[in-house]
Amino acid sequence: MAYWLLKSEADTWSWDQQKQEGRKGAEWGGVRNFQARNNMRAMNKGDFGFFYHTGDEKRIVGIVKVVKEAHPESTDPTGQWECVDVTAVGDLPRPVTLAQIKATPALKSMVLVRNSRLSVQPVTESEWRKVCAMGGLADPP
DNA sequence: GCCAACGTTGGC
DNA sequence: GCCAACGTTGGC
Repeated sequence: MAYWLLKSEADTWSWDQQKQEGRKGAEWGGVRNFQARNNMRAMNKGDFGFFYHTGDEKRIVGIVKVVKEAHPESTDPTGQWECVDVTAVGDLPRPVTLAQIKATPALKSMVLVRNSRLSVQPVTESEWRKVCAMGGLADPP
């Protein structure tokens, strides 16, 4: 079991849109970066991830689960890029902001802090538990 | 709106 | 294969 963090601009693909896709989920498309693609290739079905809104919000708002492993992106005419399918698991009761994360010593080495530009990131198990606790999730996946 | 950090491109 | 120039991302 591995943990991840997926970033999106709310204008482009929001948490509400993700939730509307229901159990079947949707492609996590539009990734045009090799490191991010490699991270998606490393994902296994059943892995969990944080859903992070960039831009004005800059906070983790929900939990997603990988329902389909890396495959060519259906909307990419070149066929060069891949995506995974993810489904919304649930809201974080209390969204965790980037400012909170930066202010938390235990989260200092999160990729989100160290390399804010990477759009698909690995999250360690201890980071996962810490953020879930801060977000008010009593029983994290 | 600015700019730092990072990735990609293309000339050599 | 190096590196300067350029484009993009995302926080401030």
